[in-house]
Parts: sequence; structure tokens; C-alpha cells
Amino acid sequence: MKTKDEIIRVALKLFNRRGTRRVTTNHIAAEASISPGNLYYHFRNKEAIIRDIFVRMDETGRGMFAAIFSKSPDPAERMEAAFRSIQAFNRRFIFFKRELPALVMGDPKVKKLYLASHRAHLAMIGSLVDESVESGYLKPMDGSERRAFAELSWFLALYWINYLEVSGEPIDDRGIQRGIALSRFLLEAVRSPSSRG
Amino acid sequence: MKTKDEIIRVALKLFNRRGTRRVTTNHIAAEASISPGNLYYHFRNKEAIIRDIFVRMDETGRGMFAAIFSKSPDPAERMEAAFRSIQAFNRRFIFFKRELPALVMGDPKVKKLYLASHRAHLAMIGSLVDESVESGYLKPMDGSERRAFAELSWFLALYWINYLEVSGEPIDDRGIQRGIALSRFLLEAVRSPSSRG
DNA sequence: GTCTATAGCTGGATAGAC
DNA sequence: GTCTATCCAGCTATAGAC
Repeated sequence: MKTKDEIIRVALKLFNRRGTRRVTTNHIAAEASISPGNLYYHFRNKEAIIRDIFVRMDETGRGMFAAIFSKSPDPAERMEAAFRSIQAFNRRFIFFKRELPALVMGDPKVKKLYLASHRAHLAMIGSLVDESVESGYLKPMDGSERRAFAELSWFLALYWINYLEVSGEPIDDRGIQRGIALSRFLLEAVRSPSSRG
Repeated sequence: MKTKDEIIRVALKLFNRRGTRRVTTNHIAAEASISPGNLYYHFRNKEAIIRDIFVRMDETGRGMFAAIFSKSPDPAERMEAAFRSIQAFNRRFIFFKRELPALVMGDPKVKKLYLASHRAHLAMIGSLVDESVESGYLKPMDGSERRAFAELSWFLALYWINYLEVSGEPIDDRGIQRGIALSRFLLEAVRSPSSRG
């Protein structure tokens, strides 16, 4: 593997374990078995490493979400599968979710990318909701109701892992299942009577 | 004002503005117009300052939430007022909400206090939901539905300000109003038909 | 209680040889 | 591309006078 990729891989691992604050460039270099000087040959500074991880994360995420939403079995199943995928994704880059405000507000480039991605996700969920209303799976809703449902669903998926962590619950299948139960509760609230089992 | 209180006041202001990471004990001392040495006379270290702020925050919060939930006008209004109060509270201690995972997971004493407070809030909301079901304001629900509704409501109130911030929306009345709209959406989902206007 | 002065350390980042 | 060596800034925390 290329040195640069190895630095990223190791940095992500350490950031997830101990947070960007406590992980120094020296730690990363040591764990990657290279010299500090070499690390600085590949990256301008620590911030650049974080940004690079973010860009890769964003690309991974876009591909993943597109794949999720293009599949279309039963809408309830799809929602559940989507929730599960998003949690796995969030867990893989958990340091970013933990430090979201600091990282997004601290680096204008990250902020710009993050906002674009945020809007894309909301729009994707929004059109999914529109489709489901049109198909009669969801009950008739006006624009503001649709947006409320879409945003709540996204909001839940976005923060659930963080909530589990600070609530002292382990991030395991049971915890994810609890999140799915909440997203089902949301879904039930907007199901059309005719689509209920 | 006592020097100790002044340190706390200034530290909270700076933490909210720039985050605990970038604010040093020297900054706090300078802003409080005292010497670094004097700061260390009053606090063992920086962590102790953060913890002290947290303890005061917790006390403030308990009092505030108890007051909110003991008032009882129309349940919908009460929910709205509660949401508003919680957002104002979260904003006042916004650094803590931004750095929640790091602060909670990094200091065992903070973690313990936070968990106790988290559970107390969930329980408070839970009994409020029970009451509202019994009174017929909310539709009949079993235990798991009640818990889902209570937890979603709390979850929303807890992360809303954070969500606004990272979404690039200003934390102003309009943003809070958007949050209230989502909590209303949740409430509508569980209102009993007879209680609807 | 408050100050000045400073020890002691850590970590980001660079220079220059290979 | 990679290393060694090192500089420098900035921060925490303490010592000791007042």
C-alpha cells in the first residue's frame, strides 16, 4: 500500500480510538512505522490529514447512499436497511461524528463539503418520501409534513450512534435495533391505513 | 463577584466561543484579569474548571426542567414551552453540547453525573407521556410505543441545536421554530383523535 | 488571595542528508 | 520518498514573594 494511504488508514484508526485531540502526528507516524518527517512529506499538516479522511468518507458515503436508495423492495424494509447501513458507516468514521461541530466549523473546506452532502441526503430522502406518498404507501401529506418526516428520519440516523455512546449504551446490534424501533415508530405515524399489515 | 465565580463565568464564555481545546488556562486568566498562578490557586487544572461548569449546568438544568414539567396548561403548549427552554439552556452551555462525547467519555465523574441526569430526564418525560395517555390527550399506546415517543422527543430536544449549527443554519428564533415544528409533527402522530382541534 | 517568574514538557513543523 | 535532528511556540502547572 502507498504510504499516503497507510497514513490515512492508521490515522482513522487512532482518531476513532482516542479522538483527533489526543492523537498527535508523532503517534500517527509511529503507528504507521514511518518517521514524523516523512508524514509531513505526504501531508502539509494534521488538519490536512483530517480533511483527506473526510473527503474519502464523503465519497464512500455518497456511493453507499445512492446504492441504498436505488434498491426498492418493501419501503419499510428499505428504511430499515438504510438505517443499518448508515449506522455502520457512522461507526466506521465515528471520530467524525463525535467531533462534528468542531471539525465542520473549524475548517471551511470541510464545512462546504459537509453542507453539500447534508443537502444531497435530505433531498434524496425527500424524493423517496414523495414517491412513497404518490404510490399510496404513505398517507397523503402536504409539503411541510413530508419535510418534517424526512428531516426527522435523517436526524435520527445521523445522531443515533452518538446518542447511544453518550447514553452509556454499547454500540452493538441491540443498540442499533433500538434505533430501528424508533425509525419504525416514525414510519408508522405516516403509513397510509391501507398499506398496514 | 468571587474570583472563582468569575473564572467560571469567563471560562464558559470562552469555551462557548472557541471550544475547550483552543481555550487555554492563560486565556481564561487574561480574560478574567487575573494571573495564571491565581487561576491555579482556585482550580487544580483545566479539567476541574470544565467539571465545575458541568456541575453548575446540571444543577441549573434540574431546577429548570422540574419547573417546566410541573406547570400544566395545554399539553401541546407545554411541550412547546419545554422545547424552547431546553434550546435556550443548550445554547447557554453550547460548548458542552458540541463536545458531548469527548467530555462525557473523557471524565468519569462527568460521565456519572451526565448519565444520572439523562435518565432522570427520560423518566420525567416518560411519566408525562403516561399521564397524557391516561387523561386521553394522547391515543392509547403500549409501553414500547410510549417509550419510543418519549425518547424521540428527548432525542430531538437534545440534538436540535447541534443539528442547526452543523447544518449551517443560524441558531435563532426561526431555527428553534423549525425544531418545534418537528416536535409538533411527533406529537400529532400520537394525539388521540378526540383531542384534536 | 494574588502576583511574577519560570520550569518542564509536548507537539507541530522544518532543514538538510541520503 | 524517507530519514535524523532539531527548532520553536505554546501550554500546564508550580515556586515563592508579597
